[in-house]
Amino acid sequence: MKEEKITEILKALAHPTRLKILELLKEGEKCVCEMLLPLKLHQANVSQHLAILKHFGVVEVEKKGLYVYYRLRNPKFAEILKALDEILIDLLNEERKTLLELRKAK
Amino acid sequence: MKEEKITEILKALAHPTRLKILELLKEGEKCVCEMLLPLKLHQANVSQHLAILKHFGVVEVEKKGLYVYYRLRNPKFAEILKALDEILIDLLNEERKTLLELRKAK
DNA sequence: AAATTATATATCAATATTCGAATATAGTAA
DNA sequence: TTACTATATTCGAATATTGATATATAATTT
Repeated sequence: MKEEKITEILKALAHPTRLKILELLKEGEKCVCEMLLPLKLHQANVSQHLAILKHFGVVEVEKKGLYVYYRLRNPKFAEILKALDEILIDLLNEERKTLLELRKAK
Repeated sequence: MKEEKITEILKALAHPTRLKILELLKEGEKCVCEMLLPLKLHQANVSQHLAILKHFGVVEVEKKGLYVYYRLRNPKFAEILKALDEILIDLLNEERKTLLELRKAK
């Protein structure tokens, strides 16, 4: 069923570390060692998250010598991240607006 | 942190039942009783899922007499669902292509 | 071949999510 | 008020996800 597949993809995205990884990959492909500093996490943990993203088709992998490069498998993932950012901004704006109206109505 | 908020939204989306609910709401607002038949689930369970979607800002609610109407809070959620559908289609096409190439290379 | 470097995997305890069952609430009708 | 209908909430057991630790693999350099 379509919903089950999409659920798997969404679960793959739904983790702070994995979102940060995808933000990094939006700029272009990166090897694991390049992600360690910005993520400030143990290498094993980063590899665990990358394995999940790979397993559910979010990223693809290319080995070059000792390094393993990851990149987004579909540019539409970047669009989804952008839409989510915008939704967050909209939510904050609505909250701000509601607060102002409450104050005016006092 | 931004990633934590987006993770919460993604977790709210990441469930087959909740995706089906959002597909229904893409057509327009619906009361709970209108969703029961297409979802084929117990009312209590549907309400649980709706509570999660509401809590994380995915849907909004309007009570009209005895009925409670739900609708998408932001049309960008519909865009995200559409992008996910397209990603699924792309994945299936790539798989098909890889299979064909494997067969040709035998 | 041994040492080094980059990356991956297995295990496990802590934590989170799930659904069903039972119960509660709230509006409407009799 | 009582009965009825639509919806929400609470609880608990089953299951899934998490991060840390330890270990494994694989390419490169010495």
